Order: sequence, then C-alpha cells, then structure tokens
Amino acid sequence: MNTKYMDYEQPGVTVDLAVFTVNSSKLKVMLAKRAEEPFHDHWSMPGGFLLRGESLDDAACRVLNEKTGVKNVYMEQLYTFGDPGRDPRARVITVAYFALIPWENLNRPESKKIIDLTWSSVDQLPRLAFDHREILKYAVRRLRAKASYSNIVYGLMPEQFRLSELQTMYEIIIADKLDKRNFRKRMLATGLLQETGEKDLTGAHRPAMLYQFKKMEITFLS
Amino acid sequence: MNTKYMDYEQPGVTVDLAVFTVNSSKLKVMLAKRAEEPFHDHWSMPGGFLLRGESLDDAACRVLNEKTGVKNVYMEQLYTFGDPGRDPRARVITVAYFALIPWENLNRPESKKIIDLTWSSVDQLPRLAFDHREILKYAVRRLRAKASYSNIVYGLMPEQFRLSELQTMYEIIIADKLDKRNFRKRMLATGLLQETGEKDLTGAHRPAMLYQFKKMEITFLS
DNA sequence: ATACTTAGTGTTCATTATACACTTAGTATA
DNA sequence: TATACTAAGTGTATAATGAACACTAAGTAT
Repeated sequence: MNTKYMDYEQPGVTVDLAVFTVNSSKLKVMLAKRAEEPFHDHWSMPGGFLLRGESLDDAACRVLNEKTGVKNVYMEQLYTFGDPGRDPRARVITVAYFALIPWENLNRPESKKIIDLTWSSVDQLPRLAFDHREILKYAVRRLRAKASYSNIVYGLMPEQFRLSELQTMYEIIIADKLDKRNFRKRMLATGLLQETGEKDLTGAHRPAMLYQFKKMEITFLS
Repeated sequence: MNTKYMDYEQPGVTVDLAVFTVNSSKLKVMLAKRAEEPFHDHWSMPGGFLLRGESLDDAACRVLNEKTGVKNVYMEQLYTFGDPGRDPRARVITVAYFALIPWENLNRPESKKIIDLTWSSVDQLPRLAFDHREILKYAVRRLRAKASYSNIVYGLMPEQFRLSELQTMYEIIIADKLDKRNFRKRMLATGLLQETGEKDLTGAHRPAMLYQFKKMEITFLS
C-alpha cells in the first residue's frame, strides 16, 4: 500500500447480505447471531470483511455460500453505507447486497445447519446490530419495488410451480391481493413461462399444470 | 483501528462523481485531468478519497463543491466498484455518485475556473483512467432509465423555463423525439409545474409562458 | 401591412388495465 | 358409485391510458 494514502482514512470494508426467502406465507430475511463485540449476541445481517484480491461480488457470493451452502441464486448490489460512527470500534464501509433464495433450496444436505442463523419475518425484526435495521428496511423497499415492475420474484420460486403458487408469491411480497384471471393472463403474456407437461396431483381438487421459467433472467416487464 | 482487522484488506475508499449537464443540445459529463500517476494526464471522473469522519454523501458533496462551486444539486449514490486491479497501485473501492447540474448554474462567479476540468459529450468520451469509462456508461444508462419514469430531469433545468425547453431536455436525454401536445398534457397533469406569470419575449414569435417546479423533489411518475 | 416563427390547444383511435362468475377435474366420503 | 368438496382454469365488457395528428395565436422583423 502506497504511503501517500495514509493521510486519508482507510476504513474496513465489509459486504453484508439481505437474504430473502418466503416461508409460511411470510417474507423472511436471514439473520446471524453475533459472536463478538460490539453487539455481542445481537442479531445482524450475515456479512464479512472483504478479502485480499476478492471482488465485491465474489465476497458476497462467498459469504452467502459460507452461511447457506447455496450457489447460483439471484443477487445484486443494493447500496453502500458508510456513515462515520455506524460501527463504534472503527470506520467501516459496508457494501450491502440482496439475495433471493427459494425456501426449497435451503435445509438441503449441502446446507450445513448453522445454529446461529435464523429467519425473521421482515415486519417483525428483532433489535439489530449496527444500522442493520435501516439497511434491511431499504432492502425490503427495493424488493417490493422491483417485484412490481420486473420478474425478480422468479428468484424465490422452486424449479416447478403452479401458477397459483406464483401468484401467492407476488401477493406475499407486495402485501396485496391480485385478480386471478388478470394475473394469469399477464404472466403467460410475458412468454417467460413454460408448461412442463406435468401435473400437480396433491389435494382433493382439480390438478394444476406445473410451469417453469424458460430462462432465469431478470427482465423489466411492461 | 483495531489490529484484528489487519488480516483483511483495508482498501482506500474514494468517492467519484458522474456529473451531468446539458449544453449545446448534448448530454455532457464532467471530466478532470489527472495530475499524478497512474494515468497521468488522462481524463477521469472527478473524485477524491474519503476523509476521516466524513460520510459518503458528504464526501460526494465536498468533491462536487471543490470542482464546481455549486451546492444543492440533485445527487444520488450510483454503485460501488471494487474489482481488485482496477487501480494498479493498490486496492481501491470507489463509491460512485451521479449528480445533475443545470448548465446555467455553472460558470458563475463562485465557480472558480478550473483549467483541468472539461465537459465531454457522453457519446464521445475520450480514453479514461481506471475503469471510469465503464462507470460512466453505467451512469448514463441509469440517468436515461430514470428520465423515463421519474421527474429527475428537473435537476437539469434552470429556475424558470419554457415547456418547449423542458421537452427538448427530455429529448436530449432519452435521445428520441416526443410529441408536443402529449408531452405538455402529461407534464401539466403531474401537478408539479407552476406558471410563473412571466413571459419569455425573446425571439420573433409568440412569447412563451415561463414555468417553475413547485418543489424540487424527485417522484416516480405513472 | 405582411411575413415569419414558435407557442398553444382537442379529438379520435388503439392499447392496456380492471372488474367480475361459472365450469372443470380431480379427491374424499357416505 | 353417487355426491360433496376444493382449487384450477377460462372470457368479456368497461374504463383508463397512450399515441397520432394540424391548425390558430401572439409576438418580432422588414
């Protein structure tokens, strides 16, 4: 490191994750229990310091993989938080990311159980470390906004699904009801869905066609 | 700084600005000539290192003020760039901002002339230092996108203006023509504009009503 | 007085969004 | 094996929005 830089602050740089999933009809976010001071035993966003030679995106993927064992999920950079005093020990800049994981992809064999992780409903967050409450609120706002004008919800769906499940997913995220017929029309009109040919025969009622996404790629809708 | 952090990389943190204006019917961005290695004499985005105790937003405002003398302009955080190797000397994380300044607010008495600043048309960028070309491309994309669904263009207008000037501003940014009557209908329907009562008597033709914004506040339009 | 230039204004048509209710195809059970 | 039950699946009419389009008005210049 060039000594010329020493006049300036060289903060620590962390990458923190807002990891969302939906389970039990609730939008939930992943929290990690802190094992160290400050905020010992408080819940916080999972995160970690940037490593030498590691890009920000790589760091975010690494942290996610360490905590959940999952890979290849939807992830994007959210915002960078750097107010002085947000970490009482030292100056820390946090690049926040947000990620979406289908509930079905968690609790899989490769997701080693980590005892100090939990999933909290986004409208009942516990007391959080640092400014993480603020960051998560911001992440939820972004997710809700993007759900209304993009197909980002795809990142939360399992491989195959009924259209009614997709609709429910939208309803949970935007916290509002949708009209069944209009919803189906709109979704099928995007051309992003594909019938799998298989039927879901669970339940004492007419079976549902199962669908999948042609490509997992986020696009902007009308 | 806690020595525990020393295992991790402590990068330099800079704040770099994509400062836009419109002049001579072109969307332009501010470039600064570098006085030091690396990339000596190359053009770059204006920016600087984060100072001790300074928030990211404050740093962005400070840099903008140092370069242009202007304050109170529209500014937002854009994205954070942190690939290793983007600065050949050392690890540097750059939090990029974008700002909008009406051309009329520049070259004012308080804007001391800085010889190593220039305005470049965004579609004819010179060779730039670091990854600044990539960052500016990203900023232009964001500006264009936001122009189409928000009233962000307001940040580029002078205090008072004709509706035809506002339309031209939109046309320059989105690089497309708009229908005069539909444009005026839509703009007036937002309720964000206010007649000043004054007329613009320049030119050999019917004078135009002058308008102003009720409040300089970015909102999302239909 | 006339020519010139930009300002200012409404209507029609096409597209998109919204509201709304019945039939279908399975399972469960009497 | 008939009947009840449940969620799946489907179409139309109306309202709202967006797009296309041409003439008159109010000044200045000659």
